[in-house]
Amino acid sequence: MAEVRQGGVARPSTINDVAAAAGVSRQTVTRAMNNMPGISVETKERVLQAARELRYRPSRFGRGLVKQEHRTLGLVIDDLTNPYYPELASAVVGFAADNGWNVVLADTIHTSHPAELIADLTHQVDAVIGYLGLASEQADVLLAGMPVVEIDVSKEQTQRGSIVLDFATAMSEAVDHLLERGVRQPVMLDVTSATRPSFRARLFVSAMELRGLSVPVVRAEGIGLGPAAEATRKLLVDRPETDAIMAFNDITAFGALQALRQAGVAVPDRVKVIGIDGLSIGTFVSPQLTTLALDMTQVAQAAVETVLGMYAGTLPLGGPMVRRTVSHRLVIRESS
Amino acid sequence: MAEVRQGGVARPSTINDVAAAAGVSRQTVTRAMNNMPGISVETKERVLQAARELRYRPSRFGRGLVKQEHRTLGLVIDDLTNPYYPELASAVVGFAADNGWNVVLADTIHTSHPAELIADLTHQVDAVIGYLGLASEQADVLLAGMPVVEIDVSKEQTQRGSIVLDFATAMSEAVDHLLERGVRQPVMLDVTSATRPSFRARLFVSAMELRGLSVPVVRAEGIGLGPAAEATRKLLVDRPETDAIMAFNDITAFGALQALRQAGVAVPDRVKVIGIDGLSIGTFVSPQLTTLALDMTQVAQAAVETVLGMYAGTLPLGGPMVRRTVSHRLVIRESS
DNA sequence: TTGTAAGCGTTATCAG
DNA sequence: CTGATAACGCTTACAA
Repeated sequence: MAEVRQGGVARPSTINDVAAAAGVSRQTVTRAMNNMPGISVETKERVLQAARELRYRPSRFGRGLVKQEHRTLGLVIDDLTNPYYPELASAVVGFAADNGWNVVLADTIHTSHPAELIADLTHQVDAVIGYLGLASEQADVLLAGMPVVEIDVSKEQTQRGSIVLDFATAMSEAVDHLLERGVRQPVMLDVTSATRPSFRARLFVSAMELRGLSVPVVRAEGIGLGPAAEATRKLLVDRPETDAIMAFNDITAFGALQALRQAGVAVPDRVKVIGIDGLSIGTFVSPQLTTLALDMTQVAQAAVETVLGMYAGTLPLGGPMVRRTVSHRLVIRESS
Repeated sequence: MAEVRQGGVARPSTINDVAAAAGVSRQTVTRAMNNMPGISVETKERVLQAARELRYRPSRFGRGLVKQEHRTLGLVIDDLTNPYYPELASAVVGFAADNGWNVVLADTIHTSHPAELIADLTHQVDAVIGYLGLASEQADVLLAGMPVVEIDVSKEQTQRGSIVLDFATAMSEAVDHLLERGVRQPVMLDVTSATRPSFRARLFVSAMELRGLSVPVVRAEGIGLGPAAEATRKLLVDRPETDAIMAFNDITAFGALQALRQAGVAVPDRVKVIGIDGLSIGTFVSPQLTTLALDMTQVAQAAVETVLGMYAGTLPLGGPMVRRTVSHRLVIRESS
């Protein structure tokens, strides 16, 4: 008998079923299951035997109700398949574990209704960290009252905690770096599907303009490596004089690198390439990628600290106290 | 007032606190919190106001006890930072979500006591999938009675479910492929720290021997890209006649590719390189990596299906019924 | 060594 | 529209 049947419907067996089957009290079952003292060897064996036969597993809800210790954190990301997120997730899981928290991972790529996913998640966890993105606004109600830290918010965020990503300084350094190396014809390789250049593109363009250089913005037809490579090939034809490419992110930069290599264009000698994100796989490619790196450890630590403080009540649920900024920094490797 | 204080110690507020504060019954609080009908607008507002002030959040344990629907899956991996695991995790999260399960992610890299981590996890989840590794044996007791599917088990596994990874066929294809392309002096670039070659190394060597070629096995001093590159540099000195490298995995292969490029050795013209795993970032490098690819989707699907079957009781907790095999396949790209 | 009673926080049912 | 009561599965405290 694998489980208790009642009216033809299977139902997971409970402590009562085991107690009845073994002919003991519930308390004795608890003692047997949890290796507690004050139970005879024979009774224990009999109980465990019954538990096995009934496929009994203590309900974590019953247990959690009486022992208040287990806390779990929800982590919302776009897509684990994008190398950017695992680096964040890894760090978050690490810091959470340090504090005795578990992490449940939800990605929005696998659902057509991100808001629903978030709604569901709020019922399973005690606090949330993540890239809420577009679902953010719809989720306001759901998230109300729960400790939430949102990462990479462009707009001002007062309803909840936030980690603001700032690459202005690093971008400025990158521009200086390129100029020092003699770059005269830089191009921004953007990726956004919107009609208007992305924030980081505008940042690069204006930093260059400040130094007297005007920067054309070319745009990959879609996200990912393939479109970036394609756009780069086109760029080599349209603007053969290009001597530097600032990419939307590291993935885009990998695409550029690939296209340049296939075209036989030397990097960094003839064209310099810089990415944004600081993915560790930037050291896997040749030449290794120069990049505006984000320290994921720092992001994760700030996010976890903040959200746990909010949970503990030492920090408010919103406002300036729960806003932290993490800055990118220029990591010069081989491609520039 | 942020939460209820009693004897100087903060305690999260409960439905009773809110009911008392709002001067209503618990049931009315439930109705307000869950947008249920049968409550006047004024009462509802008063209750929600009290809830906000008390920072009240319904306990998921209390709720889980009464609504039986929420199931969560534990996923145990080594290290999210290793690109192999996110691809698996992503697929697992996807299939789990399809079935209405949440996934809590635990990595063993962040703890010195993997067995403890697994023990803890068993109390939080309803079923487990993962690379249990060395902790596997110690965890036998803890995992007893719980649906568990272990991935990549070399030894026969009868106590629980398992996904066996088989690369014999693909390895054979890879060997044929190399020979067709004229390879005469292949080398196995192994990585294991043990004194004895890894299983995959022995597989490659014996497949080559079957075709009449003897294969030296060189070993990187440690795991990761750096040691692999270092070993490859040494290899180029010690055995300059080498015309193919079969790497322990894709990461190792990236290291080889990097060293070869720095040494000015043409790939695939002078040396061919093949990895194992089929990481999608294999398409990021130039030349793109030929590899013995594992279909993570297939692995994840088999694992999730099996473990959910075990949970539902339609599959046994161990034995041949819950053993599945997934085969690698040769993906020829540019490096061979 | 074992059992009884109470309570954890929530929701469903039914009565008012 | 609101409230009392019972129940979910488990553990702790105490009694036998």
